[in-house]
Amino acid sequence: MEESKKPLSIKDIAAISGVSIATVSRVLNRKGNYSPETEKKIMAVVNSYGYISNMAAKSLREAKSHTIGLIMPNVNNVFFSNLAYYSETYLSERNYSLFICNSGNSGEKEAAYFRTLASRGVDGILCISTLDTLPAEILARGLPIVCVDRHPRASHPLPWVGNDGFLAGRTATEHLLDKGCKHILYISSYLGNYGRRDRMEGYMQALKDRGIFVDKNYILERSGREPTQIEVEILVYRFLQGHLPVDGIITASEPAALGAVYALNRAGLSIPEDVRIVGFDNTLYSLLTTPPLSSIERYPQKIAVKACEHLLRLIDGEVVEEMNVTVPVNLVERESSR
Amino acid sequence: MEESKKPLSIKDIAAISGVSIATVSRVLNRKGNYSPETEKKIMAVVNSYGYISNMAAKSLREAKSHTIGLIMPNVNNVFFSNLAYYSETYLSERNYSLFICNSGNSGEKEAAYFRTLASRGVDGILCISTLDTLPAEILARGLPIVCVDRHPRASHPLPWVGNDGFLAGRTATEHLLDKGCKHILYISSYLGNYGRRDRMEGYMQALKDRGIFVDKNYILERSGREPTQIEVEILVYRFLQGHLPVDGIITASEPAALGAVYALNRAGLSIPEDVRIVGFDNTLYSLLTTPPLSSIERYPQKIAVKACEHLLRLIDGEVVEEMNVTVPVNLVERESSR
DNA sequence: GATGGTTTTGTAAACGTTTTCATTACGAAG
DNA sequence: CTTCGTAATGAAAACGTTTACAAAACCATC
Repeated sequence: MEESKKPLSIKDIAAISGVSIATVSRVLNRKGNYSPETEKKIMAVVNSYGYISNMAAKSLREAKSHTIGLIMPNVNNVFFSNLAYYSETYLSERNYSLFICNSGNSGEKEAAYFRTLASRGVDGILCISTLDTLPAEILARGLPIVCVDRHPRASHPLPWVGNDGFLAGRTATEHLLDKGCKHILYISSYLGNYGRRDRMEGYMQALKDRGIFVDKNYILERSGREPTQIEVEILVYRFLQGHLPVDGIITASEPAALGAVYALNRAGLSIPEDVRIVGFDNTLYSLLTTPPLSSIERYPQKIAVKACEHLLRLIDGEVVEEMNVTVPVNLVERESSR
Repeated sequence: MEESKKPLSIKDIAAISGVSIATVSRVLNRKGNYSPETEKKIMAVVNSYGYISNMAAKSLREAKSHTIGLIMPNVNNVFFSNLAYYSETYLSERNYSLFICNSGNSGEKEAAYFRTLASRGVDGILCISTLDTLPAEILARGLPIVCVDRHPRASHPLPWVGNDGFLAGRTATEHLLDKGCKHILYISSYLGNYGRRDRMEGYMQALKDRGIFVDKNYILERSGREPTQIEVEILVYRFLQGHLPVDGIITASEPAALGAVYALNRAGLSIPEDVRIVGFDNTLYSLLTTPPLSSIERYPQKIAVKACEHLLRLIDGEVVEEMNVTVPVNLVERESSR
């Protein structure tokens, strides 16, 4: 078996190079106040012995971990994994590591992760929260937090970066209305405890603006118990069997849109002739279906970068003027709604 | 602005409950040797003040961080994000956190992440490596490492969990041969420095077994500079313009398969009549194309679980008998190769 | 009411850093 | 040869834990 040697400490380096630990620390952190010769001597030892610093000790002493926590529902979702990827890219360029936590849309898991992150002493948290309100003991710590995409309530309002859900919902709806749709089915994403319904309100407003009655039967809510795609397929198929007229569908994500496409295919309805569809997220998936899907592009990279920028500023103690940053959305029109 | 209060330490808890820090520590860690009353008293204080332990101090003292590092190319790739997701799920149930690092297939980034992980004192590393050989100073630490999917060389052989690439390549090829294909194009994934070519060898072996000459012109290698899908589309389209006969294509991942599908569509060739396709990974994407794609299922969940099991055993100091675990693959036959 | 065992508690060292403060070394200026 | 200022170095405390060891408290037995 491997003999797991004890790693060298700064003390060992000091002993080997015949110098005090203070000096070694100064050299390693480029703090100045040492002669070029000592620097050379110490760095030679450091390199030849492959010294690697101990972050735990560093964090303990400095009360700073150079780590950001990201709480999100699921890396498997393309929109979220994009957020994670672009956040990590941005942060690692600025010498921060990203600690990714999958809450799986479970409030308990999320709360547990908040504690874990606090325990690890992260310098700040990005959260795509499932929770209605964040845990009090976390907020009490005064830890910088930036909410992304979803916006939970808190005693002190938290900064937020995301899309204008209301506008996005309205845009999608108006697009279908412009194409002549009269009976538009709205399929909501699973929201858990999380109560905001911006997109849905955008949908309803668009209908009202054109004097169309908002029929609650046309709003389908996911339970979140099944994988998105499957659940939506079932929901839509059942709806179609009810024989209410439909000529347009709005779905909350790519997997949801796919579920809808399948259900329509099964029911022998053609897209866009019988039913037009608009989805969200505009990922690679959108291009794959037959016909390709119209989709609301949400620019995850922009969201990630804005959120990270904001968080790092908070961490640096800057007073950030704007609490909320809204990243615009853009309707990408394809065959499914022509 | 938020007043960022200093979090309570075990010392504060001790002072408030009128007891020594040793006792508090014992209670918090359920080490026994304390009266039920003290426990109750201390836990009351802990809960009402919302005490959260300081992992940095704990790690420093215990030389154990309860964290596993995962080095992978990219969370955005569905196969990899599945590995990450299932690993996290498995590990968090066993009280380990997972630190996810995206190397982006860059050897330098990967080496840097190895140092970061060592510095953070992770208890073990799962790696889907881009590197040909792992950094010596990391190996010298005797840190438990399990390789996943890809298998870099090392002075001491490292345990590995993944699919039998050779078998997978051969299976895909034989399937196409069985369907009557004579001219099979093989599109390799981007391998970077990383030299192993198991799948390709499986492809070549299958051809040889049937007495078919292996024409190197039929092996296309990605440069890795463009996004997979786009690069493969270009590669295949160019190949088609060369007017060499093709009636089968094997691609290394879903995005690659999609690129191939697009190129064939553009060239006016139909699937499976003119060209049959088999891809890898069998993700949601496979079902979306027209026609749906045959694909080699690789069971990422099984791989993740096996790798984590193995790693945790190593961490617990167990001597693990089998170095390598091979997770079988399975050809899922769909329209694209009928 | 001493003796001894067990249970419960406390003291202090250690983990690997950074940083304050004091000290030494080194020239230059008087 | 002092004196002084600056540059380079070192000693030691602190960060929040865990744990070995010592001490105290309790209880039963003689």
